[in-house]
Amino acid sequence: MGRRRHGAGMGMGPGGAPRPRRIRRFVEPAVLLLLHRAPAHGYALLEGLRELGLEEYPMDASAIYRILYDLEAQGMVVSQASREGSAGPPRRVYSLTSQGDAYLNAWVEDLRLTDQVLHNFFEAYDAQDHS
Amino acid sequence: MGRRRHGAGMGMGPGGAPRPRRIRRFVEPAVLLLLHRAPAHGYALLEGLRELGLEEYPMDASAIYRILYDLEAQGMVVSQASREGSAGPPRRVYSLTSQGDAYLNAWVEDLRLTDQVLHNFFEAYDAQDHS
DNA sequence: ATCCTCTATTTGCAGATGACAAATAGCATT
DNA sequence: AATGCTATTTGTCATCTGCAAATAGAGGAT
Repeated sequence: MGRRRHGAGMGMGPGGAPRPRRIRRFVEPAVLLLLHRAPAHGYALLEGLRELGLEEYPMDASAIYRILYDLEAQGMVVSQASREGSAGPPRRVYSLTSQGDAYLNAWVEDLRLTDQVLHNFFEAYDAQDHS
Repeated sequence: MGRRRHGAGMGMGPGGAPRPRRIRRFVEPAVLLLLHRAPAHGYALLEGLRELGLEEYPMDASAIYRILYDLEAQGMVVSQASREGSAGPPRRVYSLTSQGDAYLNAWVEDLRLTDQVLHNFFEAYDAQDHS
């Protein structure tokens, strides 16, 4: 039987160089954390994420709005339309529910495990010779 | 215009509890690291990953074999069939190429950045009150 | 008034990824 | 020949991601 596969595989950088990458769904906990501080609308969160140290992270407005939408569907946040001092379409201001707060905590626990796994990896890597 | 979305969103745990998760494509660098140590076949890598501290990581044999296949297509590894002392179908033993070695290094650099982002996040989280 | 620009949000889509299930394959026992 | 173990391969589906573009409202310029 031949050896075939189903997708193209690994992401490619501009020059065709393979480009390794990142934590999954990381914007979600980041958004939760920002909302834990204070209610905010999507665009503000987009900026807040940069300040959180995610400048290097690939950031897409649509990702944030979709995450917000999903979080609301899950009851993690609630939103209300707002007409305050905005230029542009009506904003929607989101705030964290207590469920969302618990979810943030769960995320943090999970991320600490992830961090541990990462460090195991670094340790193993550093123990190797790279002459 | 209505507010709709394209997928269902966030992964769910068994009990329906939202389940946050992990680093993307992390098995790839782990496999590269193992191959940096010594050539191996898929099944052996599967076990090697556990020892690397990925027990908690969701691990699926198919993921590994597909990653191996992709890596080979990219020239990161080369393989040869082997008939040695195996019970079961013919094994394929993979070894790292110099390109693959460079790729591993790129992965590590990227993961260190990821680690940094993670720590920024923890810091911000811990600075918050969770009374 | 019309056009442009800036702020914001929403939508569409294609390719990538991950989780799970099951098929396949060969050897050794029973 | 049936069962069990080691190993590899394939299929499928539900998401997830990145990118592009459509939509929307307010203010300012021509």
